[in-house]
Amino acid sequence: MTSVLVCDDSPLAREALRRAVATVPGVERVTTAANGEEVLRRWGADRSDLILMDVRMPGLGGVETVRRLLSADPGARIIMLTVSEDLDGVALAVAAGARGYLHKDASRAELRATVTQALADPTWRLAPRRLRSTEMGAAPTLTAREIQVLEGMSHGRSNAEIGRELFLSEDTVKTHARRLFKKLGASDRAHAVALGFRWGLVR
Amino acid sequence: MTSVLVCDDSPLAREALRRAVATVPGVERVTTAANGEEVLRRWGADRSDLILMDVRMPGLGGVETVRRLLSADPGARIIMLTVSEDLDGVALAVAAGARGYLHKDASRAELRATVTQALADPTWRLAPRRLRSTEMGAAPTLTAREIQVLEGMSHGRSNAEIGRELFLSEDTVKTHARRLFKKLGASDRAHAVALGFRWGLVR
DNA sequence: AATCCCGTAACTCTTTTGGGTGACCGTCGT
DNA sequence: ACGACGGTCACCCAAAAGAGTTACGGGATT
Repeated sequence: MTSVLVCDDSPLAREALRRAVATVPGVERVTTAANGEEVLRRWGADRSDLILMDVRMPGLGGVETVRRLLSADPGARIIMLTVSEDLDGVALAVAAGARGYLHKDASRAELRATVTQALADPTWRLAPRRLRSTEMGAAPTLTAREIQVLEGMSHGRSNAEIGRELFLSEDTVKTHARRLFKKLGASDRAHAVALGFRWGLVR
Repeated sequence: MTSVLVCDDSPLAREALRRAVATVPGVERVTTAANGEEVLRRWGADRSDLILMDVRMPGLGGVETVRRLLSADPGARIIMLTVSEDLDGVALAVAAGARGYLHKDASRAELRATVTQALADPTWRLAPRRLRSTEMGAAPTLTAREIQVLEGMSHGRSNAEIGRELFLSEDTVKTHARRLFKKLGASDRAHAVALGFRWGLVR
C-alpha cells in the first residue's frame, strides 16, 4: 500500500497537490494535512511512504517539522515544496534531512516524475529544479511587487495610496494590479484578495 | 499559577481574546492555540485551569475537541465561544461537558466576569447570556445577508451579479455592502474580504 | 406603545477601478 | 545578440463602486 502525505496550509494548494499526486502510477492513497502539527500527530498511527510538505506554514514551520519527523523516524522520506524563493528555508530543510525540494512552479509532469522516482528509490535525492507554472494547479507565482500591491489591497488601500506607499505612480500600481489579477484569475481586487488568502500568498 | 488557554482559529479573534483574558485579576498566564489538535497536544504537557474555545474551527471541531479533552481529563473546565448563532454546536458542546458558552458579542466586562467566576468556582456552570458587541474586540456580527454578500465579493462577483444570485436589486446589495463595511471597519470590498478571512467569517 | 435592527429599494454624485494599448529600460538566460 | 520578463509610466474609456440620504414594512425587544 503506497501512500503519500501532502501537507500545505493553503486549502487550494493542498487540493491541487492531492489531485496531482493521486495520478502517479502506484500511489494508492493520498492523505493531507494542513500543518506540521497534524503531520506529526498523524505520523504516529499512519506512516506514509513519502511526504510532500510546504516549507512555509503557520505554527510549526516546515523545517522544524522535518527535524522532529526525522528524529522520530530517520527513514522518513520528505520532499519540501516552496512557493516563493525562500531558499533559506529549503536549504535548512535539506540540511535537516529532507530529500530535496520542488518549486511550486513545477509542472504536473515534473511533480509526478519526482514522486515516482522518490518512491522507487529509497536513497534518492532530488537535484534542484524548477519549471513552468500553473500546469500543476499550484499557486501562481506573483512577483515581489505584485505581492506588495496585493497586500496593500488587503489593507484597504486604493491604488493611489499603494502608489504613495511604494513610491510608484498610480498607473504603475494599476499595471501590477492588472498583471496579478491575470495570474490569479481574479475578476477584481476583492476576488484577488480572497484568492491570495486561499493560496496562502497573504495573511 | 492560574493559567487560561484560549483557542480560536482566527488570529484576530485569538489575540483579542488573549488580551481580554489577560486583564482578569488572578490570571497569570494566557496561552493560545489555533485549533483543536493543538489544544489536545498541548494538554498533555501543560494543563490550564480554564479553556476558552471557539465552537467552529477547521479540522477537529470544537465539540469533538471537548469530547476528547474530557475523556482524557474529566476535570477540564471549558467554555465555548460562538460567533454566530450556531446554537446546535453550543448545545452539543455543553451536552458533551463544556461548562457553558459565551457569545462573542459579549462585552469585555462580561467575558472577564465569566472567566473570574469560572476560575473561582470549579463547579460553576454558565447561564446562557449575550450582550452588546465590538467592545471585546471580537469579530463583528454580520447578518446572514451580509455574509452572503461578503461571500459573493470573495468570489469576485459584482454587486449586480450578487443581486441576481440572491434575487435582490443591485441597490439592496449595495446597502448590505455599505453596512458590512461599517461593521468590519473596511474601506472597500477588498479590505472587507481580507477582514472576513482574518476574522474567520469566510473561507 | 415606542424603539431598534434588518431587509428591501431607489436616487444622486464623485471617486475608483479595470481593460486596452503602447512604450522604455534593465536583467537574465539562451 | 536576441528575446522574454519585470518594473516603470502614460493615456483613454466604460463600468463599477462607494458615500450620502431617504423610505417602508416587519420582527424583536423593551
